[in-house]
Amino acid sequence: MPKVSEEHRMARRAQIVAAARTCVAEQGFHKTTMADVIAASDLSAGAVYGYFKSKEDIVAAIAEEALSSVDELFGSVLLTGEPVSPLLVLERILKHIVSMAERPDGDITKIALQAWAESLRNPAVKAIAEDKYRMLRGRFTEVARRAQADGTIPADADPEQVAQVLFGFIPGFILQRLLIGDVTPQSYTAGLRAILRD
Amino acid sequence: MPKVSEEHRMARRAQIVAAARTCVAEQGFHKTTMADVIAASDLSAGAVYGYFKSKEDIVAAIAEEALSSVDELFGSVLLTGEPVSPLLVLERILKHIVSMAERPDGDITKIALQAWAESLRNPAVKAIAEDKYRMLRGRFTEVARRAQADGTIPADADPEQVAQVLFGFIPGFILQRLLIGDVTPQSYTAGLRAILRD
Amino acid sequence: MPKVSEEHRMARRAQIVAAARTCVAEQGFHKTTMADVIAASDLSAGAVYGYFKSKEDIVAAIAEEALSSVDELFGSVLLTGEPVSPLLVLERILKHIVSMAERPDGDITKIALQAWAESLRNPAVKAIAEDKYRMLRGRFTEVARRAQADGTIPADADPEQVAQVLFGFIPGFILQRLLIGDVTPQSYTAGLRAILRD
Amino acid sequence: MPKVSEEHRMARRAQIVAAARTCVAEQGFHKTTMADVIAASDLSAGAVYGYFKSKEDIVAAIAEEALSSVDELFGSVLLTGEPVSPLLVLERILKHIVSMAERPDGDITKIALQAWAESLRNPAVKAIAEDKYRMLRGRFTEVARRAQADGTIPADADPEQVAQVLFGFIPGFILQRLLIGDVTPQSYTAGLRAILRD
DNA sequence: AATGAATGAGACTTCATTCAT
DNA sequence: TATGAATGAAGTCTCATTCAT
Repeated sequence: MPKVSEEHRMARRAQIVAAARTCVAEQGFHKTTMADVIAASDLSAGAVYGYFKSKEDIVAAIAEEALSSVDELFGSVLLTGEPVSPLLVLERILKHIVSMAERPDGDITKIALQAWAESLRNPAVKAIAEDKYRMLRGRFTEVARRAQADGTIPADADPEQVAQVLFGFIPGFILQRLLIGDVTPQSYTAGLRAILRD
Repeated sequence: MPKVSEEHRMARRAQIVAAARTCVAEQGFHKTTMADVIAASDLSAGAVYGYFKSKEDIVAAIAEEALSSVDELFGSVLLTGEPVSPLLVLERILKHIVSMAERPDGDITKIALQAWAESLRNPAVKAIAEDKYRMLRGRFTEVARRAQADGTIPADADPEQVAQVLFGFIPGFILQRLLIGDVTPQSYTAGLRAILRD
Repeated sequence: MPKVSEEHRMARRAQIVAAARTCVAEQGFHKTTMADVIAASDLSAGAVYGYFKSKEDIVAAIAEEALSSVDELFGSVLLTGEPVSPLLVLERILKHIVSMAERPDGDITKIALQAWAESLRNPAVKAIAEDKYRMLRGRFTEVARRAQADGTIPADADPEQVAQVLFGFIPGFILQRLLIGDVTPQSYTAGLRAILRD
Repeated sequence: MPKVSEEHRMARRAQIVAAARTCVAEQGFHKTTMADVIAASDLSAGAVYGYFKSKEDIVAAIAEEALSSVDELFGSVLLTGEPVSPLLVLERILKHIVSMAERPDGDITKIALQAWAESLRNPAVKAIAEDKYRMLRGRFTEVARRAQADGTIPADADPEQVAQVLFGFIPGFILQRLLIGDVTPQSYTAGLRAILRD
């Protein structure tokens, strides 16, 4: 097979990442073997290694994908410069997270949990996680500022510190959903409504 | 073959768990080898296998220890039946978490992250995590009820749902502390103060 | 499909052998991969396999080239039928060897070492080595005969046996030059002068 | 199996080296697989890796053994301080080499050839080879000095240079014996007698 | 004729666990 | 009881070669 198009290469790469994502969501990074990924991707060992030079690289690619995905949450939420209620932002995000988690090709929140653990000993994953989460938290800083503009949040609060807390709701939700299993965007939003200023 | 005392057995067991905890905090469950644990515990392979029948069992023991440890957080907080401010409870807990994380023999919050990931594919760890976290969240239900008693939280709120959110702050804090590294009990408490009803 | 000229084919073949020679001089036969050769030859995998049916064949071609090259040493030495001093022959040969070894496209003495080792388990290379070295040693038989003619060497000696020894100086020189690194044609010739009859 | 004696460990190690030597003499360093060595040593993979941390290490051990073995040649030759004839020394050495080569557990001269080639790209083997051969050549320097003492060799010759040449006979002999196959200590000694001063 | 992506057997190595002493 | 050498299945990755385009 002579030179293939760049799209072809991208498609193959995506095929491998998708296969790996499914495996990792089921078995975790470490119990997922390259043989699993190779079988799931319908490629040969050599082909897979033509796209990723090591398992480590595939892990990093999946982690990046999973950690980045949360960013798409904000796609439409912050478009205009108008004030947005933190409560509303969180509600939308939690719903989006659940819809992503229920996609058929691997629960992305499970991948995120794996990535958190992996980042403790894998500098590449750590760098990705830190980077992505700083960005994401930056969005919440913006939310905090707008909430201060309309008086929902006291004007003298530090928006960075507020963002820490707002951002912190997300792992709290994801974790309980996976480990305990009884939280829903509805229940969580109701709880939030009860404790947050409005 | 002199039968050793029960205390002796317990001490040996603790020695193994401590050794394993240190290893796991540094390298994660999967990169920690039995050889690592054996070396760190100053015992022989045979001896370690006399106390735990498999690596899986050691993992479960460490996970149990780490996930339980959060419970000691509440030690003195809920002793009396008086109302307690959620804000105050959280502040004390965050401080306690940091002090636990800084103990010399392995950051217990890192173990917790490992345990979260592990619980996705290890039913034993999953059962421990679910159990411990349900219990812990139960404490927050109590906090919610007392906060309703003194009017901090609306009387018509579901204390279970409020507990979900209050409990959810903890993983949010732990995760940011490990991945981004800039949150402190002080900054988080300040953020909380800005958004929570008081 | 325009048939390419024979010269074109020969040029391509030479290009491949040259690329492979460079690789092999640096990394040895076994650490040199086909990918290395393909990259160094600026051809495609398919093209290379159009000229050589296997790596084994390329190895044989390089070995042949390297083992034959010593023969050019004698180019001018034995032209006339006159007596030649063994000492002088050896001196010229050693100088020639060094000049070949210092050519930019791969030290041919390193290839020779590789070929010696390879011939122990590769019958094709063995056949080449045996053949070439028998021929080369034949030249020394002629040298021995002429040295007998002028009395440098006793008349009753067996010129074949003398040739064994004369020929044997060459690997001794090459090996010390590569492994120890302190022999030169000058030092070696001086040593020879001290021990050989004259 | 609890702690074993040091002799036991040495014996196991020797068992592995012997197995590897046999394999390498037959197939060369690179075609010899760890599976071959493991099978030939009658141990398990894990056991072999308990004694050598990599194939590279086994290669180095075999190379060291083979390159050192030549040193035993000199065992009795230089005991007294008396003059010794270079011719006689060489004759004894060649005989010894042949007897070593004919030992049943792997022709050590074949290993030496492998080691020569390997030393070109393996710094560990290179270091061993250089070291051993410098030492060995040092013995020939001593031979040269004694030969000068009794007048066999001109007094004004540099014994180091003479040693280069004397030492150089050995690879010449080994190589012809393996590649061409018709040299014997007798034939070589006869050739030497014809060309060396006496 | 030329390309180079794909193949897949097989290489090296690790490591949880056992069991003879 | 305790030891730690030994086991061997299983993991990651390489690379000579092919063949659809």
